[in-house]
This record gives sequence, C-alpha cells and structure tokens, in this order.
Amino acid sequence: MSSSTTQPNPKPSSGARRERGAKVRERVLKVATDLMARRGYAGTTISAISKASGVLPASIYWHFENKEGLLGAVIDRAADAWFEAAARAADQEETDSTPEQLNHAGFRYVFEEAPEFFRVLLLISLERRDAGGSTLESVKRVRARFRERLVDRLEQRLAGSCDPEHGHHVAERLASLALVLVDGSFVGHQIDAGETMPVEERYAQMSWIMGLARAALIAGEGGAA
Amino acid sequence: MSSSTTQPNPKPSSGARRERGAKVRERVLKVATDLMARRGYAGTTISAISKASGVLPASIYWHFENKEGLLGAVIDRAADAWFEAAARAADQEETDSTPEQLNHAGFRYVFEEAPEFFRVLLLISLERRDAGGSTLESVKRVRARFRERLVDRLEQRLAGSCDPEHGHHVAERLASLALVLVDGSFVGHQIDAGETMPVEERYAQMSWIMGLARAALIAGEGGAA
Amino acid sequence: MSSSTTQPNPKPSSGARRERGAKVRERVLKVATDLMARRGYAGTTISAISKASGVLPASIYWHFENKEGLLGAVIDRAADAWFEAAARAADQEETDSTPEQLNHAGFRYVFEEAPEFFRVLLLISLERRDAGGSTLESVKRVRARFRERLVDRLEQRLAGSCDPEHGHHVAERLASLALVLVDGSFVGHQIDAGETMPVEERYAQMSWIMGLARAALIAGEGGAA
Amino acid sequence: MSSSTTQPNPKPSSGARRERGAKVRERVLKVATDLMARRGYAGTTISAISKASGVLPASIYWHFENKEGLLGAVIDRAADAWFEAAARAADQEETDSTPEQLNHAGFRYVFEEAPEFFRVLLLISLERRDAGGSTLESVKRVRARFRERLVDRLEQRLAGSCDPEHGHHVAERLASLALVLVDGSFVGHQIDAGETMPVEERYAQMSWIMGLARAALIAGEGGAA
DNA sequence: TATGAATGAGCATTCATTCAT
DNA sequence: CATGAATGAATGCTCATTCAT
Repeated sequence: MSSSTTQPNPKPSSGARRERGAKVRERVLKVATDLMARRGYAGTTISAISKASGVLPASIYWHFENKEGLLGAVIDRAADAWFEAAARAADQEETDSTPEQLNHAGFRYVFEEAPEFFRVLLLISLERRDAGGSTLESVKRVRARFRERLVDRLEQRLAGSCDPEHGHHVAERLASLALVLVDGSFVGHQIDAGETMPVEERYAQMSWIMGLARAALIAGEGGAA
Repeated sequence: MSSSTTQPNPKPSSGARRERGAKVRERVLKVATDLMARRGYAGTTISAISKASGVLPASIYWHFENKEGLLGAVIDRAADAWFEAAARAADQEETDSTPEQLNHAGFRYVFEEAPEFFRVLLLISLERRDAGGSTLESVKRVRARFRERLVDRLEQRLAGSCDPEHGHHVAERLASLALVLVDGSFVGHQIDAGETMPVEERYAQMSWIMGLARAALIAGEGGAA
Repeated sequence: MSSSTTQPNPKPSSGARRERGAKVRERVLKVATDLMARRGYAGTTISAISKASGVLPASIYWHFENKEGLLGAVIDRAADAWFEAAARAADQEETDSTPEQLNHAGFRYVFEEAPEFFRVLLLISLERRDAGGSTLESVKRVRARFRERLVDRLEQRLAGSCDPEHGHHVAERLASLALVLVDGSFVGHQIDAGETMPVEERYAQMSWIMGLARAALIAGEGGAA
Repeated sequence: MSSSTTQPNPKPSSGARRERGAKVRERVLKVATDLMARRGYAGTTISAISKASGVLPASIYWHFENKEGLLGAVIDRAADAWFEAAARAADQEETDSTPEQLNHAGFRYVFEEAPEFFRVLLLISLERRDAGGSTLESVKRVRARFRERLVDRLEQRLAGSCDPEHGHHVAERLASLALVLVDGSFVGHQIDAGETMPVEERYAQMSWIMGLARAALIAGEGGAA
C-alpha cells in the first residue's frame, strides 16, 4: 500500500545513495501532502513544492512520474497514515469499556495531530470528482477498508449483547453511522477551527450518539432501514 | 447577502440593455458555481467559465472585478440558495409530525436537486483556508445563520415537550448534531455517489438519530456536554 | 494650432450643450497631458485617463478619434502653452537689459509652474521615435518655430552691437545654444528634482553662458562653426 | 554595478551549459536595451523582446525575475557601458591639449556608436518618475558617479592654471555645465537626428562653450553662483 | 542523481475600441 | 451627448514538463 502508484526510477544503486534518495522522496511527499491538504491539487504547484521542500523541480520529476503520480503517492501515504492511526487506536482499546468509545486515540490523532491526511483525502475527492483518474477510486477503497475494519471490531464487541446475525447487522449500521459522524465532525472542525465546538466536545458528542444508536439497535428499534 | 446576486435598478437607465447584462451575469454565475463545485477554485479557469457560458473573458471581467470577486458572488449566491431551500422546507413543515423530520424537502433539495451550492461552500472552505480573503468568513457566516434558524425552529417544536430554558438548551444541542449529520451525510454521499447508501436511507438515518437524541435530551440524558 | 489634430464630432448642437462638451474635452486633455508627461504614451491607458478625469471611456472616444488622436491634441495643447509662455516672457522683456536674460519668466513658468508641457513633448519625442505617425514631426515643428522666434528676438537685441549680416549669424548661433541649454537644464532638473541644483541656479548658469557666448561671438571668436 | 551584467562562475557546475545560458541572457539584454531605448519601458513588451531575440518568453523569465528586473539589468548594463565609454575617452586624453576637449572619443561613442545606452537612461528616468522602484535612483547614481569622475579629471587638468582650492570649485562648475551641455546636445540630436546640426558641430559647440567657461572662471568672472 | 536551462501551452487580466440605447 | 455592455487581441507571467550535462 505504501509502495505508491508510480515510481519511474527505483534503480537499486549503491545503497547510501538510495537512502538519501528515499529521504528526499519522503520530504517531497510530506510537503506535497501539506500543501495539497490546504490548497487542493490544482492549487498546489510543483514549484511551490520545490520551494517548500528545497528539492528542485527536475528532481521531483525523477522521483515521481508527474504531478498526477505525485498525487497518487500522497494519497497512498495518507491512507497508510489513516490505518496506522486506526491500529494505534486499536492497541489502546482494551482499556475502553464501551464500543462507542473505541478510537478515542485515533480520533484525536486524526483531528489534531495529523489532520492533513484526512483533509487531503476529503479535499481531493471533492475537487477531483470529474477529473478522470484513479484518485476517487483510491479514496473510496480507503474508506471501504476502514469501514470493514470498523465492522469487524464492532462485531467482536457486540458478541455478548446479541446473536451473531443480528450483531453483524447492528455492527454495519453502527459503522455507517460512525463514518457519517466522523466526516461531519471533521468537516465542521475544519471550518470553524474549534471556535464553535472544541474537539473534545465533538468527540463526546460522537460517543454519546454512538451509545444511543447501539442501545436502540440492540433493543430492536432500528429506524428506517 | 442576497445583494450582489440580483441588481434591480441601480440607476434609471435604459432598461432592456441592463436587463440583458444582468442575465449574462447570472449565466456566468451559474456556470462558475457548477465548475467551482466540481473542480474547486484553483481548478476553475476563467477561460473554462467563458467556454461553458459563451461569455468572453473580458466580459466576465466587466461583471466581476476579479476571479476572487467572482468567487465572492458565487458564495453569496450559494448562501442565498441555501436559505431559500431552508425556507422552502419550512413551508412544508406543517405536515411533519416530529421535529427531527423537519427539512425533508430541504434535505432532498440540497442533496439531489442543487448539490452544487453545498458542494461549493464545502470545497471552497477546505481549499482556501490559508488563501487570505473573506471566503472562509463568508462560509462561517452562512453556517452560523443556518444554525440559528435551526435552533429557532427546533425551539418552537419543543415548546410543548419541556420548559423553555431547557428547551433552548436541547434545541442548541440538536442543531449542532444536525449540522454534523448533514455535513457527514453530504460528504459521504458526494464520495460514494449513492453506491453504499441511497439518499433516502441517509435521510432516514439522520431522522432516526435526531429522534433518539431528542428523546434522550428531553429525558435528561445529555451525554458529555 | 489649438484647434487640434482630430475631432470627429464637432456638431454645432444647442450651445449650452456645446460649452459643457468643450469643458469635458478640456478636462480630458489636461489629465491626459499630466499622465502622459509622467508615464509616457504607452504607459498611459484610456481607462486611467477615464478614472482620473471622471469621463467614461466611450465619451473620451466621442471627443477624440482614438488614442493617437488624443496624443495629437495633447501635443498641440503643449505647443500652445509653450508659445503662450514665450509670449508672456516677451511682455516682461522690456525691463530686461541684456539679451541673455530674456525669458526669465518663461524659464520659470516652464520649469516650475507647468513643466508637464515640456515634459510631454520631450518624453513623447524620445519614446515614439519609430512609432510611425506625426508626433515626432509635430514636436520638431514646435521646436523649429520656437527657435525662429528666438532668432528674431535676439536679432533685434543685437541690432546695435554689430552689422545686420553678422547679427543674424550670431543670433542663430545663440539660439542654438539656448536650445541646448534649456533642454539640458530641463532634463537635469527633471532627473534630480532640484536636489543637485536649484532652478534659480540653473537659470543663472544659463544666463551666464549666454552672456559669455554673445560677447565671444560679437568679438568674432566663433568657435568651430 | 557591473555585477548583474556578467555572471562569471557562481557555482562550479558543468560549464558549457552555463556559458550558453549567459549568452542568451546577454542577447536578451541587448535586445531589451534597444527596444526600451526606442519605445520606453511600457512600450516594450516581453513578446516583442522574445520575437526580436529568438528567446521564448518563459526563458526570459528564467533569466530575469520580472519585466522590472529586466529593466534593472538593462540600466546596470547601460551604466557600465557609460563608464566604459568614459574610460575609453580617458585613454585618448593624453593627446588632447585643453580640458574642454576631453571626452571627444566618449562623446562620439555615446552619440553615434551606442546612443541606446544614454537614450534608455534618459527615457526611463523621464517615463518612470512616479512608478515606484529603484530605477530613478539608479539613474541618479550613475549621473552622480559620472559627475564625480568629471570633476576629478578636470581638477587634474586645471592644476597648473590656478590654486587647488579655486581649482576644485572651478572643476565643479565646469562639470555641472558639461552635464547640461551633454544632456541638451543629446536630446537635441535625438529629436532632430542631425538634421539641424550634425554631431561634429554639436561637439564643437560644446568644446567652445567649455573653453569660454573655463577662461571666465579662472579669470574670476563666475557668473551668478 | 542533481542541476541549469529550455519549452509551449495556458493563466488571470487589461487593452483600445465599438455599439446600442 | 452619456452610459452599460461587449469584443478580440494582447499583456505579463506561471504552468507542468523535458533535456543535456
């Protein structure tokens, strides 16, 4: 997953050279992610990336086939970071008591420590809807995989509360809801920058709703679906 | 807010001529909204707008000072449309029974009939966060005003269910939640284009959650806030 | 001479109307002279003239056939002002005692009160050397006529000092010198804005040299020509 | 001052490649000087420079930051050429007998061989008076330095004719006069293109006046200052 | 691999000018 | 006469990209 979309010249070369090359590549990727997360794809120029990273344009083109390829790599990297955050959250899960509290660590990571990964995914998928290419597909894949993981986790948690079949259904509905809540909270947070609602409160709101929904679903009040 | 969209009669003048100008202005504005909603600000070129609208670039600059100024007009127009949708929804409200069902018409309008207004607001506020200028402020203002309206409406609806003071508090929390749900649903819908969840289902999900939250808040189970 | 080069629509019209039109024309001409004297012809745009004069571009085109025609009018006006200054200086001449002191009033007028007339002539003739058209010819004509006038005046003054034939020759050489001195002093003054040499000193320098040259020429030491 | 004109070896680098770049830069600079000297800054377009030099606009922008930056380089280059001419004239000075004859070679060089350097300095300083930026300052600096050089040279020449203190004063007055005469002669020559007065005659006139002024100043008849 | 230089298409914007009212 | 609107060519400049060293 992290071995990106396009990579024209990954010659083995001498070793130390290669390491330096990888470092340059990483620096470019970081800067590109930052810029694209703030200005979008079209608003981010190669020369801006060059200036901010100190890597000459021609060198950027040595590491990535073209701007589109660089975008692919940025997306892959964001996806990786996303799942890394999910994994990190999973490690702390043991201590959490209710399923709706899962991912507190992940939530904070995504919202506060490295929001550029989520931002870039969101922004790119809004901005490049009709620009042919695989970007939108990539984002969809990330989201689908994230959702699956969520469903699994929720299913395990619900194992004791209801029978397996019902459990799976409940897990799926909760996962969908979680996605909506995360998306909505993130967007709101990006727009108001915490002015109308601090991150912690957003998290609390989300947990609260997840709790209500879980209870309602287990009790059988499923709403419209 | 609706000032820049329609220019009734700034000067006595000839009439027919001015009218044609206003029509051109409106056509440009519509095309610009469409394009910016799909490609973002940076990705939308004046010449693309020109081609799609049939209005020459130089004429576009007669109607709008800048690309930036055009963006401002686009945002104002989107805001107007937004509140128009809200008003339209309010007219149908009488027949709805529960407060969480309010805005079904508005929801459908925004999600299906004219999603570009919401899209452009969302996209622009993500894309142009650090590009100085008033765009982000405009979007914030629209959202704040929308939220206030929601609070008012909800408060009226809750009048019978609890005492006024508590009612206001409940209305505010429900409004915040509604914003999160609308944002999240919209983003999800934009990304999956209805593949993983049809619009109706998204609306049902939202109503269901709003209902749960209302019940819980009235009962006093307020979650973390 | 003041009834300019091009004038597309001088319809007789109603009288009061015509007077207002003449005022507008004059305002445009004044602003155009100012701007062209500072930014040159190419650097002065119709819309800049419009903004500075409050006359709409379309109206400017009603008074002048095109930008080139406006330039012609500007030059004519500057020439008029130039000769007006010369005439004004001639009136005060009686009190002056030596021929080299003639034009003190004119000198001050041109250098301090209305330098834009000289400036525009100078600038345009440098700037538009190879832009076909009559501008350069106009400037040459002004200068030639000014020189003739100078020669006449000087000849009268020298009448008592030497025989007519010699007198004419001396007057011509003095006139040439005067032109060089005025040009050079003006250019220097425009560049240093009086910092290295105040206007009065420049005038004194010029008078001093004119005196030396007259004495030398009358005495028969004619230099190389 | 000569810094921006020639770029010897800022970095070790490949050599042949850089040399070609420097040549292109020089070609652009030459063409830009020519055009700006004839049409002024505003009248000289980048695409005109491109067409006349065979260098693509984008390449011009590789060598110069701006049109303004290009102008700066043009001015520096003109200043260099100016002092080069002065130096060339100084070499031939030994054979000249009187101080007023100094610079005959320089005079001819500036008036006939490479008048564009003087023209561009003159034209730009008239045209861009209120266009903020350092252009006017640059021209002032060039003129000041030129004047200092003149004063030095004249002082040496006058060493035998009068005491040092008086000599310095005389030299300063003669230098001021020389500047006026050169400016005026050049402007006149540019306007009439030698029609009313051939270059040689202008030079003779200037020498004659310088001789008269020197004699008068040494004799103590200093005019008004 | 990194660098200086080039390239051609495209960008936002302004130009001089015209026309109908 | 003045005004709002249009027009097409040009402007200064940046873009993504390539190439030779």
